[in-house]
Amino acid sequence: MASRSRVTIRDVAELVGVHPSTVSRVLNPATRGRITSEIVAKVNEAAAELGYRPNQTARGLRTNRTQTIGVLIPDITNPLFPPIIRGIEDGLGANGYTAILGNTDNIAARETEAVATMGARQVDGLILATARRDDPIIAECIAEGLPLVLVNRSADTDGVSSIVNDDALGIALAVRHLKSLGHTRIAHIAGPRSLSTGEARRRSFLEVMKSEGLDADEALIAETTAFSEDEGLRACAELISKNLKFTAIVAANDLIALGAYEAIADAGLTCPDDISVTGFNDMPFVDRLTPPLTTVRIPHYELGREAGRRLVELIETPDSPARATMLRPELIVRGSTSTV
Amino acid sequence: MASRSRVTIRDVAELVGVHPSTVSRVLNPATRGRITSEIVAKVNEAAAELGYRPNQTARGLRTNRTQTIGVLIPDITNPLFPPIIRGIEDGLGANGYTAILGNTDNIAARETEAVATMGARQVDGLILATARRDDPIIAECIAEGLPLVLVNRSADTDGVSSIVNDDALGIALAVRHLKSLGHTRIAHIAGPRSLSTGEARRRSFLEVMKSEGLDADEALIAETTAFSEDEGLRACAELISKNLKFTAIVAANDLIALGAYEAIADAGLTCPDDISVTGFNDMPFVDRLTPPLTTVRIPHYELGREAGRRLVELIETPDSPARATMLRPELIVRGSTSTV
DNA sequence: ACATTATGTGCAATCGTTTGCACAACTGCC
DNA sequence: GGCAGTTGTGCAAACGATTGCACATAATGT
Repeated sequence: MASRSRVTIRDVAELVGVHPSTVSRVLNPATRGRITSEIVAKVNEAAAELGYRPNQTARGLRTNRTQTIGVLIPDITNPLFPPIIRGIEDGLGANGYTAILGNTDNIAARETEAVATMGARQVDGLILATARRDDPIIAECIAEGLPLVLVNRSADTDGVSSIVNDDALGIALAVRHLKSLGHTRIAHIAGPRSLSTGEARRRSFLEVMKSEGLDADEALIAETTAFSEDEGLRACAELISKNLKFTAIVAANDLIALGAYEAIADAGLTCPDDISVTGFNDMPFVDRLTPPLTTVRIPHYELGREAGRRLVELIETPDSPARATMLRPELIVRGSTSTV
Repeated sequence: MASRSRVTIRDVAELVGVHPSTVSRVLNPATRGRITSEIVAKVNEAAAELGYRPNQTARGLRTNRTQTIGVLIPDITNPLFPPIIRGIEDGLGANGYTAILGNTDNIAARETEAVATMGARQVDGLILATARRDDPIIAECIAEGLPLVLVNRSADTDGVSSIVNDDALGIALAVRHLKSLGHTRIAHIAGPRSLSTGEARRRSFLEVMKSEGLDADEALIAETTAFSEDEGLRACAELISKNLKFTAIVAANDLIALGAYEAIADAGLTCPDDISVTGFNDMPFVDRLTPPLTTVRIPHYELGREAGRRLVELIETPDSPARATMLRPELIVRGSTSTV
């Protein structure tokens, strides 16, 4: 029906007067060397003249490689993910791969469903930004031999490549910053322990507090069930109500920090005068809050780009070993932290 | 190599003892009715048992329909777009289509390149969130008979389906709100006139001012070259420097409004006491600014979802007529506007 | 009861590429 | 000048699904 993609390799072959396979070889950089340069020139010319565009679908059927990869994210609407996705696409695009997205909303059923449709589309690999610490998808991919890269969150399984932020360093930067401002009793509002980021930041917090010689008191850690503003509000209110005499809060991410802002205001206190707060992520616009949020900036775009590149590497050299890579975050000091 | 997708329609056929074409017919809802229900049951059972998943690539080659559509956006990192994309995916997904994304950064060359790779991937249709008012891509798609839907921005060309916000209504809501607060001299910081949104909001502003009996003074309109904070700052500073005695600003979008906040502060004035400001878009977190931004909320998710549905409709019933749809925005009143 | 139509399934071609194999033609060597 | 080895190209079979056509068999009508 549509007139698009009308011109095939056969048309080019006929125009030049060679066999379709010859055209195919010319068009494939790997086999081009085997063809007389005169013919190569003619074929290229004819292809350009006819406006030939290889049909990826046909190629995919024959080669069993679609040059397409699947990306699973919880929700593109979460401002954390767009830069990661952009990075992934840029990391892939340079190599001729494209991504198809699946939003899972952190629902296991939607996740398996997304993996299924991606399987039907014959993706060459998968990038998961959704991994729970023990995620059945991971084992499944390994079993099927499907190249896999985890980004943003890692998993407990080893033997799988991942690109994550150095959360221990991030927490250390935040704690040391607060220490340098004179804080000694510092609370932590932790993320869900079922996610690698929640668990890692929590663990790092205790370690750093200890190594910096501060009160590493478990009572100063509040737990949440989600990285959300609501949970941050709830957990922070709880912390305040316990009257534990802390002067600063290290929040496991920015949304939780936002919740903390509210809880602090609700308690009639002010940030940073009564309580300093640090976030994690450096989401868009947290510099415009009052007070502007001091936070740990994660190199999201770079995480994504590395993940894209790593996956291509994994696809093209299948025996390359799994590596866990950490990228260094950076502390962005703004107005939500001050001397005690 | 990979063990995935090993099981083909042929395997299912052998297990049941029928011809592959029969299996194909069973699996296709449209032809299922032609097969004895007993065989249908057996085939379904065998398919489930073997874990059969149709190979989209092969199907696509034969049918020339990939169930894939291309989505062109300027930049996924712009918080405007994620909800649109999410809407598109939800609108498509219900019909078995998936989207591949292309970021164009508003660069024409990247745009044509993205269209080319999507062409190679045999997309069944295209959704453009990038359209300039006269965009060569549009004519190209029409010429190729490629189903096309414009979302968010429309174009001057007619005969093409589009789903956009009712900008005239949005501007009217903002102006009437300001009027009701007693403002009579209202300025407008317009967006680029090369984009349908910039032009439409500008035009609407003048019309509404006139119809509301307010000063429709062209001098009160400042022009920008981009929907950005920097441009908003620049244009607003210019406006203030001209000493035109206005008491409110209708900004063409939230980023421009943010720039206006800065310019107002730079001039030693305060918002809303000296100048009220309204935005457009209701981006995430503008409710957390000081002052929280009064703005026009565009139903981005719904725009996307409609666009997805419309495109599916266009693909599946090719002679369906082009329609331009407008969705109604809503005024969100917050702290950046007050009585004069 | 026989001709006719409807119904269900098999056959085989096809979509556009890629690629192992075969085989000419050419090269170089002694 | 014959033989082995290159080199460049053609041939044809895939990849996995869909679908027009043919053809049995069953159902229907008179």
